[in-house]
Amino acid sequence: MSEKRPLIQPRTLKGFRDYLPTAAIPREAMMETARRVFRSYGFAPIDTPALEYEEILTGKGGEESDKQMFRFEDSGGRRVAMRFDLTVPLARFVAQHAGELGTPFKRYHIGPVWRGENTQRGRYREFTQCDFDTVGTTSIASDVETALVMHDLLDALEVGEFTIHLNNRKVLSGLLERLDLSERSAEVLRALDKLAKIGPEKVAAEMRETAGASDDQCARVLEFAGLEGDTDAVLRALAPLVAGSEVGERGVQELRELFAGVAAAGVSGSRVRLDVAIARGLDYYTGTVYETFLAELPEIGSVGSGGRYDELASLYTKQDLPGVGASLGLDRLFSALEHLGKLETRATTADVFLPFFSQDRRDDYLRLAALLRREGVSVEFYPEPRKLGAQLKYADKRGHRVALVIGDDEWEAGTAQAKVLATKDSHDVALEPTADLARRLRELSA
RNA sequence: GUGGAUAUAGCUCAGUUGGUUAGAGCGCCGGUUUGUGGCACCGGAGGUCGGGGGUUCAAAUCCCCUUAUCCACCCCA
Repeated sequence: MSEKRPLIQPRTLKGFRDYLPTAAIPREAMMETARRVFRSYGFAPIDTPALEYEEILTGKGGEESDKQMFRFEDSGGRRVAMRFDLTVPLARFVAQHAGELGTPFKRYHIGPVWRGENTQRGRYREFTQCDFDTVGTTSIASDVETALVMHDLLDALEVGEFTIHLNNRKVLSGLLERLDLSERSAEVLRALDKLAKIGPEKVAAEMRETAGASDDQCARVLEFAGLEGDTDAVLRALAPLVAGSEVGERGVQELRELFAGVAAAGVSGSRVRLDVAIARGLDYYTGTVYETFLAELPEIGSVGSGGRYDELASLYTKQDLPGVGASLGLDRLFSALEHLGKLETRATTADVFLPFFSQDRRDDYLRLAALLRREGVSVEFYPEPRKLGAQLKYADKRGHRVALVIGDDEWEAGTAQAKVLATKDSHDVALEPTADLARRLRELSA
């Protein structure tokens, strides 16, 4: 025991974090909210392994994601990789289980993903995504629902004002087709994605450099990207720019239907915006694309995004499995809310605190706590008979709502003092019947 | 991955041109009649100055390496 050995320095890997109760409690609450919203649309939960065969994951999201993927050989000599997102594993999943699932298939999946990139606020190497997707239909109704879910989610999470930016890859394709830039679409879109951040001149410069675009082509792309204002007006302005391109015209039509559907479902026009400049980095999107920004902290980046990918599962199956979905970046959103002071931090999960006061009554306390839990009240019983003041201080620090103070006198009388910690108000309550006591405690905890 | 900044008690920070046992505030623990918390007073614990190496009689202070965090680029949730 007294032998001295060198201590190992406790530390965590770059981009990986511990969650203390004050962070883990609100984080779990966010996940519960997300589950509730997903389920309200009929999405069902699934889970998949963190580790996949390397060939399943690589080459799906473009060069950049391959570079950032954690890859290695397992002890059985298999080339493996940790999932980079939840969408590619979904594609594998539906290709593998299509027969048992049936379509359309709606699933949600909450879990960690790993990306070996450099860290910053809201950018980690291990972070949790809340994904929801609809597979097996090309109906625009599912594109609409995807926007609605994202909307309901952020609304339920009480993040303040936000805007869901919508666009359609087909419109971009149509434009590039008209401009003879289809061959370099990836480069053009990557440059275009930065418009809001670096401005038109630099975007043009990058397009000239990486995509070999001419001045005229740059001007046309920027004119297109500069379209702003009322959704209907932008859609009208868009039409002539893609006229003659079959994909482009279809893209504009899809956008029309998308906005009509979202409006029909009652979403405020201020929360959705047609933003023709968003292109999304991931290579697999083929239709609608989504990006969500917080009004109070846009610089942290998109807190939720996604899109339609009609070809993704085709890498694993000959079956036609188009899909559309999006992902809420839980940790980035969490980081934003923390930064904005919008997180409620409590270090306890129990509403009611039961001080251990009368030393000889331990079993009575234990029995009462058990009865209350059976009535659905969360109760923490302090394990040591310390001074009442110290116990109340503990309860106050942790954030319990109500302290149920019972000393010798109360045990004799069959009553207790229910003390609301926040206001210091005491209420006399009867210990029996337990159901009534539980109801009273619930009222006081609210 | 590239460039820059930072790294001292649980937290926020001080530590003068390298020099005796490294400080403060807050927090934490205990006490001020073992029946009532956020105030006050008293006392206490807690740091090999991110880690490793080097220069020096002497380093938290200078040099090198390393790890992490933040910022920009890149990319994205």
